[in-house]
Amino acid sequence: MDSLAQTMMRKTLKECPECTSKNIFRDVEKGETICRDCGLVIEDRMVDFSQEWRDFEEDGGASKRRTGAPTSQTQFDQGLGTEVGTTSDFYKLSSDKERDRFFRLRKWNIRISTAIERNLKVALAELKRVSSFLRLPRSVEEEAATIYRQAVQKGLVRGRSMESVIAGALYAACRRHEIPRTLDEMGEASGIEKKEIGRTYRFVTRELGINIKPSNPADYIPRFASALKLSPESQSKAVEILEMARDIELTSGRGPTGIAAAALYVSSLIHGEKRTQREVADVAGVTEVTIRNRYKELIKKLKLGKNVEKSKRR
DNA sequence: AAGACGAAAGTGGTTGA
DNA sequence: TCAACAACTTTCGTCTT
Repeated sequence: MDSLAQTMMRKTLKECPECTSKNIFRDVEKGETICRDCGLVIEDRMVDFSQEWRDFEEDGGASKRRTGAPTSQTQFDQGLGTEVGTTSDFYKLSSDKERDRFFRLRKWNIRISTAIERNLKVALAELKRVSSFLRLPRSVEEEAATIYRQAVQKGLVRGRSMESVIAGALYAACRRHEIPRTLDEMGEASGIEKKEIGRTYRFVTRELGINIKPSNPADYIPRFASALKLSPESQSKAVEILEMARDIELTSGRGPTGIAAAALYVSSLIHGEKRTQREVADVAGVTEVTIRNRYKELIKKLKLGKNVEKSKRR
């Protein structure tokens, strides 16, 4: 089967390949497709199927027909670039005035487009590379491109590598869309150290006045749970735990991934499908120690002790 | 032998004088 | 600008299953 056919298959997927359940949930914003019965994340990147083109044929005819590609932030000139023509056009011009004007425009056009836009061209290619590596939805890619554009205009790239600003912009865009990737994942995809990404991320968002809500630990749950092959029951239990934890302010100030990991660890114990601290720590990108600390707090403050004991005895 | 637990020391970032 | 601080990590020894 060629890859096009495979894509078509995926596009029309109606049942879960794992448990053949038809209970499939698509979250278009997050770009995730999840089986509600076994919790499997079937596709964490999907194509936006929404109709872009309208057909005006019936209500008015060809005069309203649109043409051309959709504009996009990920196109270095948004697909709307101008060309002032070449010297061969020059000979078509009649008066001296027109010739002067022609040269002036052409000179400026070249001057402006070369420096900034050449940079953007390279940068956006890199952005697309990283974003497709992380299988991020289109909407995030667009937002990241916008952020990068603004960063360039404000001269924030100076003194920093282009790649790190890209990574920072993508990280910020992910957070804005509430589909956070960890700094570790971003680092792996971009080849930039996670410290550096964090630094540029903070810098860029501060300078551009982009404000971002602290990320919600629950946003990490589906991905982590899927990586651990946990049942949907455990998954929803983990979310439940997170909600209770948030209500008593256990979550503020802590790293969201650590909390998410601890909640998953606890719920895996409760449902008798235990994962080791090591396993959970690895997928969440935190250490066992952090899980232990969060875990202790959860047990103590939420009085979950009994539940865990019970399932242990079984 | 593997996993869980906890102490101690180190890292990078934030905050407030 | 510096020191105190909180969160998290690394490392390592001990206990438990």
